[in-house]
This record gives sequence, structure tokens and C-alpha cells, in this order.
Amino acid sequence: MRYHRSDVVERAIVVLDTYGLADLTMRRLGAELGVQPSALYHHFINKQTLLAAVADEILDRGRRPRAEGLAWDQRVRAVCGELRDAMLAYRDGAEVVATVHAFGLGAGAPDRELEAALAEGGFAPDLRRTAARTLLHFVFGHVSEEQTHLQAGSAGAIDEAPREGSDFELGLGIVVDGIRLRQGATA
Amino acid sequence: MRYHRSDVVERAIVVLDTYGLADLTMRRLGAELGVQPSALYHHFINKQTLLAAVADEILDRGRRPRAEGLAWDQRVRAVCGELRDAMLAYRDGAEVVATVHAFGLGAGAPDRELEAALAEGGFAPDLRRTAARTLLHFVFGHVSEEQTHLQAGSAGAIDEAPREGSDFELGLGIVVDGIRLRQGATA
DNA sequence: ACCCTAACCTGAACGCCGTTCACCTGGCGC
DNA sequence: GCGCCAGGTGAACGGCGTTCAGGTTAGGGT
Repeated sequence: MRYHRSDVVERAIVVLDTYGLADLTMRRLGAELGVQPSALYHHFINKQTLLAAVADEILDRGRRPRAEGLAWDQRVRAVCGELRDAMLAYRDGAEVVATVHAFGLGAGAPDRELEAALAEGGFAPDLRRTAARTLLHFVFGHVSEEQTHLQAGSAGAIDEAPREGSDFELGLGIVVDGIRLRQGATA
Repeated sequence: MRYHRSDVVERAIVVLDTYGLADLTMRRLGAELGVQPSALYHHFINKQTLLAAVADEILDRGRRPRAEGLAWDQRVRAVCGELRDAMLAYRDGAEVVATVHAFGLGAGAPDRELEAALAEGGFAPDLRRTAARTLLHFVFGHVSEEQTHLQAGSAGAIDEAPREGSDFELGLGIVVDGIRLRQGATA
């Protein structure tokens, strides 16, 4: 059996979700596909690129139909909520997406969507950029932490905290409100 | 010559600042000290613990005298500014501190200071926790990104962006304002 | 002055990792 | 029918964190 780029990404996500990021190894992934590790380098020039494709696929699978006619702040909340759910859907999803985004090889879609929503809110370009990045820093940081605790909890180490969802909404509300106060500012 | 825990940490910071986090290796650090890698395990049970000590030392070196009688929001800004400067003072400092904090083995001081400042502002405990973590997520995310670009710039790859400082203040202002709006809320 | 103990260190090994390289192979378009 | 080439092999390279059994040395108690 011969594989395509997309087969490798799909299997990589299965390995990620089953064994975690630390065990998502070129050797492990090769073994899982019944192939030598070196064969993977015919599809991706290195592991970083593979991870970028994995992150983009995770985000793509998390896409949901977007309601129309929302105000900018509701749209921002929707984008952030979708991003959170997409990352939470796979083990270590937040770490993968955040790392790839930081490295700049992928996971750029949420950034663009946030800027678009803020543009609709009439914010100046510089403020837009800063606000979008602030939102992303919050979401990545919050969900990474949340996922770590969720996974530690489901591993039986700690009892699960019940209201992580509302905690996310609260933190997100803080940032959105701070942005709103700057509506109409020149920078 | 025989070393102590603190000697190892100090040398680790030199290696970090000179060669970067990727080259801060047990072997490399051992070589730098003229010692076998295994010798380091008499001072730290593993690399994570060493890194935690490095992060704490970086934060400690960045401490500055705190003005008294500040309002909670000015105090929050001071803590976040000090944290930022401490991390920027060493190559890959933000990544080290953020990683160690996420792992929970160290770098807990800023978190506690933020909670204390917010307590002074009269915020309820739950809100305090969420607000402090939101601030930290912003600072870690922002400074990591900032430092990546600064280092890429000083390596000659990209021309430096001039106004990162004010960008930090702007983003921080957004979060602080969002927190202020919740003053007096029950949760 | 001596010794003992604890702290410090050696040297070698284990089992991983990402990546490279020269070479092989089988199915598809011409 | 043939050549091309995407996809794969197998072995190797140079690294990594960590472990372990055993050696060595500094320094305080007697």
C-alpha cells in the first residue's frame, strides 16, 4: 500500500490522539503505517512541516457554520469558541496548534478571522492587530492549561474541575470588553 | 573543582543566553563545566527540574524595588512589566519561563503577585484567579512572540520592529480595562 | 591528626530521537 | 513496451536524556 500526504496527516492525528504529542514520532508514525521512518520524508521535508499540516487539519475539522449578521464582538466570541473546541477535540491539540502558530508555518486561519471580525467593528489596523494577537494569546494559553488539567484529570491524577467552560467565557469577556473600550480610538 | 546547585544554574543561564534553549543540553552544560553529563544528576533529578531552577533564577534576577501605595491596576502593570523585562533579559527567556510555569514546577511568583494585587482591588477570589491567569497568558504569549522576532531581527533575518514596547502596553491595557469593568461583580 | 561519611564525579551504556543517503520498485502516461 | 518518478527500503550519523556501579575528594567530629 502506498500513501499520500493526506493519509500521513490523518494517521498522525490518530497517533497524536491515542498516544499524545510526545509519542508522535517519525519512527512511531512510520511503524503505525507499516513504513520506514525515512519514507515520511517523501511527503514532508521535516517534522515541523508535518506538524503544521496536522494543526491545519485539526482546525479544519473543527470548522462550524458561522451565523451571519453577528456584531463584531459576537463574531470574535464565535471564532475563539470554535478555535477552543477544535483544539480540545484531540489530545494535546492546543499545544500542537499553539506551537505551529508560534513557529509561523501554519494555523494562521484564526488570526485572519479575528482581524476580519475586528475590521468589521471599525477598529484601526494597528489596534486590530494587537487586539487579535491578544485574543489569540489568551485562547492558546487558556486552552493549553485547560487541556493539561483535563488530561491529567482523566488520567486519574486529579479530580476534574467542573466549570472550565465558564472560566473561558469569563476570561474571553475580559479581553473583549477591553477591546470594546477602544472602539473609535485612532490607535 | 566541585560544583554546587547554584553554580550549575548560573552556568546554565550563561549557556542559555549564549547558545539558546535548543543548545542548553545536559551534555553541553556538562562540557561547559568540564564535567560528565551524569554529574548533573547529583544536583537535579532531571532536566525539567534544572530548567525550573533556571526560570526561577531569571525571575529573581529581574526583581526590582516595588513602589508602595500604588492602585491595584498600576501594581498589576508593574508586575507584568517586571516579568516582561526579566524574560527579555536572556535569550529564549520567555520560552523557558512560560514552559516551566505551564509545567507547574516553578515560576509561580508572578502569578501570586498578580493575585495579591487583584485582591487589593477588591475582586472576588474566582475572578481574581481568572484575571491573573488571563494576564499571564497575555504576557507569556506576547513576550514569547516579541522575543522570537527580536532575536530573528538581531540575527539579521528581518529588520526590527520599532514599537514593540507600546504594543505590549496597549495589549496589557486592554486586559486591565476588561478586568476593571468587573470590579464589584460577585463572580 | 585522623578517619568517615556524604557529596561529587567518572565512564560506559541504553534506548530513544530527527534526518540523510544510496539504492530499489511498481504502476502510469506516452 | 518503455521510461519516469513517486514512494519505499535499510542502514547509518550524530545527537539526546537518563541510569548505574563504582571511584574520589572535601571537611567536620573526635
